[in-house]
Amino acid sequence: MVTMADVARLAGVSVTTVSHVINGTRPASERTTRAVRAAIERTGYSQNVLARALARQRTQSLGLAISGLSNPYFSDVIAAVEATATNAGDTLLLAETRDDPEQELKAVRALVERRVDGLLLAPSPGAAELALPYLRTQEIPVVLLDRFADDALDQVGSENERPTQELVAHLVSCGHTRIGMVVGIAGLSTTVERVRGYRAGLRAAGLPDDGELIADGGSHADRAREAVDALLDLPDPPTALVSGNNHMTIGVLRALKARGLKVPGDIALVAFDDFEWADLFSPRLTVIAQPTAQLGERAVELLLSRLVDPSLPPRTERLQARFVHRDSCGCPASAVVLP
Amino acid sequence: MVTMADVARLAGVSVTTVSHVINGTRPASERTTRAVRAAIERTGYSQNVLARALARQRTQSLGLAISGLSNPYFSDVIAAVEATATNAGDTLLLAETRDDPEQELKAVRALVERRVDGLLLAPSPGAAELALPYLRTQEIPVVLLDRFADDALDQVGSENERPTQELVAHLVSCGHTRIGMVVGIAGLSTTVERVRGYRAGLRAAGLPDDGELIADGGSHADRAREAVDALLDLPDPPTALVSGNNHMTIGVLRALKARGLKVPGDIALVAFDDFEWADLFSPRLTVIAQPTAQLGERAVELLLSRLVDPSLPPRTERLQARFVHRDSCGCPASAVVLP
DNA sequence: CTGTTAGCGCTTTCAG
DNA sequence: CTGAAAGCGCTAACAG
Repeated sequence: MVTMADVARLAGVSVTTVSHVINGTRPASERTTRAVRAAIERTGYSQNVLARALARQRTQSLGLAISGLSNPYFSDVIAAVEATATNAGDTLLLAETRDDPEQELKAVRALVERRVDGLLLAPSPGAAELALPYLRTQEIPVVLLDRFADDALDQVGSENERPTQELVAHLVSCGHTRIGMVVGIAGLSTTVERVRGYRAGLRAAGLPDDGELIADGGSHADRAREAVDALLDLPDPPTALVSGNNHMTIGVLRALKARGLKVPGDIALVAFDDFEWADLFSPRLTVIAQPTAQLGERAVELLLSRLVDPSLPPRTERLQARFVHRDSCGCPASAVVLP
Repeated sequence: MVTMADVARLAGVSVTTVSHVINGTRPASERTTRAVRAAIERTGYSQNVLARALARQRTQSLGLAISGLSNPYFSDVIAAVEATATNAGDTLLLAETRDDPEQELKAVRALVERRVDGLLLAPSPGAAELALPYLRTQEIPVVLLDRFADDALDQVGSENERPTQELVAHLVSCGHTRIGMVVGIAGLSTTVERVRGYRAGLRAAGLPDDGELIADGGSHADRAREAVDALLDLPDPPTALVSGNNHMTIGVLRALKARGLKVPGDIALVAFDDFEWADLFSPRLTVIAQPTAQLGERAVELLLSRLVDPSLPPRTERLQARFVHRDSCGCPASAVVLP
């Protein structure tokens, strides 16, 4: 590998000068500048950002610890985070948490060890036990993403309770009284809030809210499938289902398909999370669409602002989710489209 | 930030010893080991891998430059790459190319500057002009992924020509004689090979192979949509369509929907790339499914083996793709399922 | 406008 | 079984 010293030698200047012309940190004569650039060109010199970071005490990089390279919802968030970070001149380092506390700790640790200037984290259910305590021992700016887990930190997520309640209200307005819900990983704030919205929806409609029709889908397609099976095996099964997120929606559909149940003909379905292609295939899903891009963007903004001023008070932000009315709820075509 | 020196002081040993017990690079007495561990615990010490990498001349990290945090096909590949790398004790650094030569150069450069030990690249159409020449000036092991672009490098991708021909043959066997194709980014090896397969399919069926029914979808949903519009506006439009990849399939469907055309009733459709949910919604797409996980895994394996032995001759590997027969081709239920 | 020099935090001979 | 010391490649006073 060619180093700055090589370039300096070839350009007939000091490494200091080379460093300064590369970084534009101090004026240099036209002549030297040209000589340095030429030397860089000729040698194919490529700056070692590790050495640079070591000397500078900052890496110009941000870390994102999240579950779900496989989750289209998070893919959108990640893309937005990446774009916003790049735009601010920072590199994004990605680490997979698999929504598992141990793995999450590893991911977060890897990022800290790489000395990212700041960290974005979509906390797993067990974050309060491992990752978060660890982060408290490291003086590094952190913002929580998607899920809320610590009021002492900056957090961004979308509205969960009200939209879920809206979903239920919609099913009720279509005449349903037995409404089941497949819920995500226990302990996640998103799960908790969506369940709360579901129950509020039932109560608002004067329906029993005894949790009988709640099944744990663990935020996972396969588990959601089993959850639906359990629900449908009930003596008095639900006639409508609310799916807690996109992964589980797939599982729910698999379960229904296996039983030969048509949506919405035999059973109604509404879900949290939209799909890019939701309009194109049938059943066309009625969903709550989260502001994914906005979420990623906002999270980075919060982080960057804290990097500038670490003394800022912790901020918690909620972003609006959107009700998208399609066919899977089984409403007559003329059904109300909620705001 | 607490450093090794802090830990050493607190443990009453030298930094050398601390380094060795952390890395297990040389035996230490039970007593010292314990003291060091305790000191680490108490200080919340977190190793600075940048400094470590600088001293060691290797980062224990692999870089992946690819387009498409938004592409589910690549998401799978990325997940597999990540898993395989992690498994081998390496961290994965991700960079987005957007399939744009300039951006790709930046991505690759960023990775090299971070001194990744090896690099995986899904080359953009213009890679031969920018990224690849740049990489040749840097002595770093590279393996190409998904697309082929340089025989002098290791490359892994899936079979494209034969499967596409198979897709066409299938449509022919369903009785179609006007078969159009929406093709991906010009210049990509995958595009070239799939077009070749399409043409071979036509010729094998004794159909005209004048390229009249080929439309450029640029590997992008919106452009694919326009491409389909152009095709359908032809005096003698196709009765069946082949979509060159998953993004474009979405665009194709949008175009058909806008015209009120049903698949497969009004027009048949087959595509390259499977979708996780393809079985659950209608139309159920007949597709070629690529071995995504295998592809990512194999690419990392090639890279790791080259890291161990840089003198290995360049290898090019093709992975088998799978024909998945569903409904969108419009065959009678009893249709042949190709092997 | 440019160069000397002392680190940044870690690894690794070499010596004990 | 342990430590001193010389770098790894870069930045940033400080001095000129």
